Amino acid sequence: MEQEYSVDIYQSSGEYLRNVAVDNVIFGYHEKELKVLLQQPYALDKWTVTGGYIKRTESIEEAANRIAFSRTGLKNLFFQQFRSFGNPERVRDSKFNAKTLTAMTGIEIPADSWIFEYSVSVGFYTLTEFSMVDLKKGELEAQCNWWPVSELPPLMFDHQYIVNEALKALRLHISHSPIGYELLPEKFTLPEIYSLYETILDKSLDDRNFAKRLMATGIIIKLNETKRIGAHRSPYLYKFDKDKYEAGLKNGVTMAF
Amino acid sequence: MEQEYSVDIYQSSGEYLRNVAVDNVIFGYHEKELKVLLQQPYALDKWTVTGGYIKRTESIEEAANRIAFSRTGLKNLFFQQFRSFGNPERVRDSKFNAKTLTAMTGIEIPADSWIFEYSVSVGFYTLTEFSMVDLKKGELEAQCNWWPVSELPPLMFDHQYIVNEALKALRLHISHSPIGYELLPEKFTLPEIYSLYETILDKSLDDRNFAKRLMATGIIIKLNETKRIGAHRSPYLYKFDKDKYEAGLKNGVTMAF
DNA sequence: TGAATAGTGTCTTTAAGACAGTATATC
DNA sequence: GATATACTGTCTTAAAGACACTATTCA
Repeated sequence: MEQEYSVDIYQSSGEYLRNVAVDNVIFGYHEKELKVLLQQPYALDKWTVTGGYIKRTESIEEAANRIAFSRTGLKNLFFQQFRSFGNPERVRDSKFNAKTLTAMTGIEIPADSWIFEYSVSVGFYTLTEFSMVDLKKGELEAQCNWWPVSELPPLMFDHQYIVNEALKALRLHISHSPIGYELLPEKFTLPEIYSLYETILDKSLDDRNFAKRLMATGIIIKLNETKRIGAHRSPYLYKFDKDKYEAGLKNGVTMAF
Repeated sequence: MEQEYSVDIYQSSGEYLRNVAVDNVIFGYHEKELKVLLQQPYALDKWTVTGGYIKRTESIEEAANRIAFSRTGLKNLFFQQFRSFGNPERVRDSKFNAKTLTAMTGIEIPADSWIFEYSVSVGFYTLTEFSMVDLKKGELEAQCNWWPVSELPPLMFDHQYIVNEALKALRLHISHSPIGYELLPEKFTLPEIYSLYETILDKSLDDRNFAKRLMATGIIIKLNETKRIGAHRSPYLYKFDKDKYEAGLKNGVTMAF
């Protein structure tokens, strides 16, 4: 589980690297909805993306995974570094100061704590199926919730910009790389994966061309089973061809939209 | 000019952010050659890419520019963030320790200086015309030179990997974005820009298809002048259409190779 | 048999890729 | 006119995009 930050991070050295952090934009997909996991720290009315400091013993990728695990309880999620953010203005907020934080949290935070210094943030995004997630909030957070990407609450610092950049990167990414392994059940239907792509890209696609191109990549295999969906024709089930999927992750795949 | 690091960086706080740095892979092009600017710090037989710490008052982009300027004397070069690097192993090297450095540089460096801690590095690459550059080495460097990308000397830490990643990003980039404004004279010939692309991509292209596609983007304009090149047919001169070039930078351009 | 969803094929348009002969400058 | 380089056009192939009808399930 997550280490407790409260003692360590307010000291000038310790377990964590200073002036650098990871922000992991955790996207959750479920039934045609794309959401982002956001937290609301105590004492702040604004929300933040899921971030944290980096231990001196871990890589930035390990930090991003640890941070995602601490909220979702899930490991081996699909994640991707997209870009880093750093400028002296990025952590400015009227309520982000020692006095307010100390009053609200009850933890004694010195005014010259390095957490008020400017940090460079390395941005990652992570994808998960949000109905599988049992959310856990951090020790300094009042709330932790999924928000539809199109209706985000007011975000702290430059976090709205970070979410926008993560979304751009995700949308660019799915045209060059397979996606969905962590987001769909082991056996899924064409309409299900089709909806996943439409939802992430936030635009409607031609179902015939979509199926044609997806099959052309070879990453999915049609099974000899169908799924009952009520008073309608039963769709066939498919599964990912894990080898071709992995190869696609490595070498890229063409699915331009 | 470059601030002197020597006093500041060995102290526990000061002008620079801790545990985070910028590495700027500076590529130089000239007459069908692509080179990388590398430095050799005193006391180390290995070479490094051009990097440095980030001031508390500047953005990471400003730091990358300042660092490029300090070596090349040039501003407004084309530069691009590509990815960040961070793991506890990345700054391990047998000669990178206080004792060796103090002995070689004459500057007293405490063994517990934070520069020996692991830093996250934000990677940028920059493009320039290397014949225009009057190289200036940093205060802690024995040498500073251009190296052909295909024949690099032994590099420090993970810098070989960083150069490889920068090259990959650059090559990917030039298929989606115009390039060359900072690398070619104001008026250039088709064979010149053709060579630039061949050199950066390190593969031969079809000259007919190349010209066709480049003209189709609209970013260059044919002039009514030719260039004398000796006992051969005189090639026409072209210039960039700055508006279309800028638009291409913003919205992307298709020049798949 | 009606309502809802699944599934599939063809034609057109556009871009990529392969390929070779003519034009011009100088000696 | 010999040599070296510049310049350009057509055909083939592959991918993208537009588009509409038939099939299945079950109430």
